[in-house]
Amino acid sequence: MTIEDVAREANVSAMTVSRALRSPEKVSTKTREKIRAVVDRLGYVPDPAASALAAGRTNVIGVIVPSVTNNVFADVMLGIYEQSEGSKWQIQLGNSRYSPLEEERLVRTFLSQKPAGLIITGQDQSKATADMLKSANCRIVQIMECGPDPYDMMIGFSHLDASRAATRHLLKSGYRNPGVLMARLDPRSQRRLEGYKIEAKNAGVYDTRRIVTTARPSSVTLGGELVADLLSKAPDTDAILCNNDDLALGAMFECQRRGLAIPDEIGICGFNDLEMMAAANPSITSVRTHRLDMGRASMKILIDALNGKEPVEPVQDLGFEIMARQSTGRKSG
Amino acid sequence: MTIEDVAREANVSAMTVSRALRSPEKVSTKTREKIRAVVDRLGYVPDPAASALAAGRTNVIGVIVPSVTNNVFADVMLGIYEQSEGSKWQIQLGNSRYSPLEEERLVRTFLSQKPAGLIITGQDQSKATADMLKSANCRIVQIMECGPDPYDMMIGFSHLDASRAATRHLLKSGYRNPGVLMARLDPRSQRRLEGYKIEAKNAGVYDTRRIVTTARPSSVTLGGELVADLLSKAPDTDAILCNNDDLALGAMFECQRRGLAIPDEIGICGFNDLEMMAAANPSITSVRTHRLDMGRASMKILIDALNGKEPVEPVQDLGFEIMARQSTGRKSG
DNA sequence: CCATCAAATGATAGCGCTAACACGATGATG
DNA sequence: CATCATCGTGTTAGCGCTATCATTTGATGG
Repeated sequence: MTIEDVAREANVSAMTVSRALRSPEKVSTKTREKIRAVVDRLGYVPDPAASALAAGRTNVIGVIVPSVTNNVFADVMLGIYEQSEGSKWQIQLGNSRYSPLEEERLVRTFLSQKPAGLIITGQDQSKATADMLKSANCRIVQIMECGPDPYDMMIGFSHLDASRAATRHLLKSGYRNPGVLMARLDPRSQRRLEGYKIEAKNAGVYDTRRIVTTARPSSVTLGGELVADLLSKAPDTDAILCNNDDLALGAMFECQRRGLAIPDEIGICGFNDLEMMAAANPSITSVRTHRLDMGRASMKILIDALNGKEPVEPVQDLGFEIMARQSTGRKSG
Repeated sequence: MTIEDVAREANVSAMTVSRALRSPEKVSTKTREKIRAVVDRLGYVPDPAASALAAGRTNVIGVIVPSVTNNVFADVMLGIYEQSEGSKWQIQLGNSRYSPLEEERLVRTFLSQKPAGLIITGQDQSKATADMLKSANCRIVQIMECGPDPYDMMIGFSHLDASRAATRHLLKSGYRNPGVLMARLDPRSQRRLEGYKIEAKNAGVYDTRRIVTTARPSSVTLGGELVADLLSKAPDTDAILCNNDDLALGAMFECQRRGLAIPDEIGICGFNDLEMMAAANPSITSVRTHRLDMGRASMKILIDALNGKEPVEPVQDLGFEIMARQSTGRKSG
């Protein structure tokens, strides 16, 4: 079942069939409809490999994320998929598993497929990856972060500012000795830790005993373990800034098991504002990040660029929002 | 940068370069090494489109799941990715968003790319999809379920048996009036509901007031809402079987807000045993499903089949496990 | 009625690779 | 030493499509 079969059946040349499918406006209405009918009847589907080889490009948009299990990226992916719906663009997902080397391999593989565009997470690629991306013959969107010197386009927010705001929120809520829990030391986590440190120093409450980090991937269970660690090192800690919501939930459970009253004895703040944070008991304060929007916006700006609509602003900061809830609602300052 | 460039540089024919890369054993060690060196030096990467067109097949394995945001499938995906690591097989992910029509479209698109294999979720495809799969020229693995008449291979477990076991666990733990919460009425949820009904009838406690369902996608918040609904309709309910862990967590929070003692006044059981269930306070009973293993096993059986190693048993039931925890640990029977 | 021009369609070539076969070199066998 | 299998490599053709240019068609106005 090739384009020739369709052409023969419709009494036109293969080229006309190709045009009828790729750029219908170049074919007369009558011919177009005749071809459409034959295509439907025969169930013809063009061979993408032949198309890619002949045209020298594809409709593939590669998406590279560091994790497929992490809820954060799941939401971003959802936004990307949503926005691509109904378009001709095909999404190809790559999972770099937080490894710059794996990311490099993925970029190489993806680029060999002559993609129309690439969506890639963050701005901390290896030198080799960066070189490939800079000289790549396709549009590129970096997501999840905002910063200078994008390869091409960039959609994200400032992790530093977000965690500074969260730390300030704890301090404003009357907590004097906030600690921080951090797992999976990826570049974005590091920036968030940095934000905490800046504000802790500003407030004169910086204390390394209250900084608990681990390279292990985060989980609810780990949140409990890290709280235990934090409280044994610094028992006077009265608030916990968690690097993400899983840790925050685990921290909450552990505090409850220890009989610590939330928010009066100890405050808890998460990061990302996953759906469960509002439903928890007590509800948990978190920094809302616009994950779905980042996904949608990155796909939108990319598709627009591919359609020749250059973005007015190639770097977009989608910001964040402190969702203050019961877990940091201390009665007295 | 084509295979010809490499061939010229290495003083061999293009065909020998192709062989050196695809099936190194057919080329002498000396030639192979010479070619490898040139390939590395020039950074040559074969054009997959040309390769696919010439060979009539690809190294692509298509994976179709109903959701990319659901933790359950995220874990399965992780297993699939893990198992494919270091192999020549490329994974292409498709998201059917629980829509049989979207699934059909995806299968059509994927098959047009002449994939080596396809991993597809469940056994409830549309007639058209089923026809395509049956006549497809590639290996197929169905995942997440076990049943008769696989297209080819199948890796999963019985949702019916799992929810029957969970219901029996509640009854054995001394709960007399178990209710059930169910969101997103996909085929697997339906089978789980069926399991509850069978055991409720067996025990003579079947009561439609205690069956609360909605087509909305599940969430922690929704778990709370459904509990509220259940308790208003049937206040004497003393245990809640939740269709998944998000609902269970939300149900727990809502019960806590209402001051209902868990597990003494009310028991809670989830489904899937996500990591957070063990870390919750109280820890929540759940049905552990072997999601990572399903992912790994499906990719393994597929790769083996592609390598000519036919599976001894094309249908594998990986089972499940009742993880009894505090939330159903009623003191008195 | 024909020249003019744009729109529609067709013919040709080739994208980069690999299947299939051809061929020569090597070594084993009787 | 002739014969034959085996191994390593090269030659040829073509996968199914689209870019490019050539040609035809049809509409328009003088």
